[in-house]
Amino acid sequence: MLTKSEHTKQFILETVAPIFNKNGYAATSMSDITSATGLTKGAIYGNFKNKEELAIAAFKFNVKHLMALIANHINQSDSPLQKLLSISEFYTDYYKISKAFGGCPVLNIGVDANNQNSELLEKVRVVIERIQDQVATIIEDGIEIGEISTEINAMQYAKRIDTMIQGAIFMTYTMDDDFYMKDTMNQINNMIINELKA
Amino acid sequence: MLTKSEHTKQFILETVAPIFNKNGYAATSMSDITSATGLTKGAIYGNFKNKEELAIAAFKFNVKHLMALIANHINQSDSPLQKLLSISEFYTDYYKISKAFGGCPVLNIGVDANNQNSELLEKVRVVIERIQDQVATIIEDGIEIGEISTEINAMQYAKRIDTMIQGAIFMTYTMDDDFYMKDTMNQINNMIINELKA
DNA sequence: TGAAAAATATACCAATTGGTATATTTTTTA
DNA sequence: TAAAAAATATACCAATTGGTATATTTTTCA
Repeated sequence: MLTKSEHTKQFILETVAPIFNKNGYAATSMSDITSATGLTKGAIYGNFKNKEELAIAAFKFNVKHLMALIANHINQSDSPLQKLLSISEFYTDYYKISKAFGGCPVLNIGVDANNQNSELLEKVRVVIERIQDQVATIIEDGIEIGEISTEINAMQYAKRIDTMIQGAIFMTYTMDDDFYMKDTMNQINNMIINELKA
Repeated sequence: MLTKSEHTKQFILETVAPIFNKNGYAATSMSDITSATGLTKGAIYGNFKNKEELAIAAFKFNVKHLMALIANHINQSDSPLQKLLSISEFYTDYYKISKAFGGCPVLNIGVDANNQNSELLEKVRVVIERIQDQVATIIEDGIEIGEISTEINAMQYAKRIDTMIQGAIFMTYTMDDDFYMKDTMNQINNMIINELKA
C-alpha cells in the first residue's frame, strides 16, 4: 500500500505532467502547479526539490504510461513482423491517445529542452535511444527467424521508422489534422511489407 | 535607402530572431532582447507594439530568409524532377544552415506555440501550407510534362515529403546527429526516383 | 541652421517569478 | 492515546516580468 506522501506525489505528477507537456518548462509556473493541484507550495516543495526535478519526474511519468500502452499493444502478437505492424497500428490512434497526456512528451520536451535545459534534454535522448533499441531488437528477431530479409540494417530502419513517426506527430499536432498520422502509418506499413519482409 | 528606424527595426529583428527561435516565446524575456541588442526598452517598444508582435515578426524574418535560400537552390534547375531532388539536396545540409537561425523556425515555433500562442501557431500553419503548395505545384508541373507518373497525388506526396523532413529535423536537433537528416534525404531521393518518376 | 518630429533612454509600475523559513496540521507508531 | 515525525500551509523574500509615461537625444526637412 502507498503511504500518504507517495500517494500525494503520484497525485501531483499525474496532475502536473500534462501541464508541463503542453506548456513547456519555462511557461509552466509554480502557481500553475499549486492551482491545478489545489495544494500549496509547502506540499509541492515537500515532495520535489525544485521545479526542474518536478519537470523531469513529470516527463518520466508521461513516458512511462505511454510506453506501457504501446508495449501492451505490441505484446498481443508473437511474430516480429506482426509486432512491427502493430507499432504503426498503435500510432494510427496516437493523436487521440497522446492528447490525454498533453501531447507527445518526446516531441514537446525534446524541442522545449533543446537550448534550454540540458538535463531534461538528456532524459529525452535516453528515451529515444531506448525506443530505437527496442524496435531494432524486434527487427533483429525477425531476421533471425526468417521473417525479415537478412539484407536489412536493423538500427537504420528503427531510426527511419522513429523519424517518420515523430514527423507525423509534429505535423498532426501543428496542423491539427489526423491525415498526417494515418498516411505516415500507411507508408510505414508499406515499408515493412515491401522492404523489410523476407 | 532605409530610414533610421527601418534600419533599427531590421537590426532588432536579425538579433532577436535566433533568440526567440532557440528559447521559445515564454522563455525569451524583454531583458534578453535589450541586452542582446544593446538597446533600451524605449527603442524596442518604439518599434514593436509588444512582445508578441516582436515574436511574430522574428518568426517571419527567419522563415523569409530560409525560404529565400531554398528557393534560390531550387531555381538552379528547370526540370520539376530535378527541383524535387534539389529540395532534398538542400535539406541534406539543413542542420548546419538552420543553426545560424537558431534552429528550424517551423519546428521550434510550431511546437512552442501549440497550446500557448494561437496567433503565432496560425502563422506557422500558413507557412507550412505555403511550402506544401509549392512542392505540390512542382509535382503537378512534373506530371504535366511527363516527368512524373500520372498516378501520383501531388498534395499527398508534398505532405509526405514535408512530414519526413520535419521528422528528420526534429531527430537531428534532439539527438545532435546529422545521420537522421542524411538518411531521410536518401529515403526521399529513392521515393522520387522509384515512386514519382514516370 | 533651427524648429518640428521622430527615435531612443530613463525611471518607474504593479504583478509574478521560484524558492524558503517557520508555523500548523495530519499521520504514524510506541 | 500521547508523543514523535512527517506532511502541508502560511507568510514572506529578493529578483524579474512585461509594459508605460516622460525626459532626452537624434534625425529630418523647410
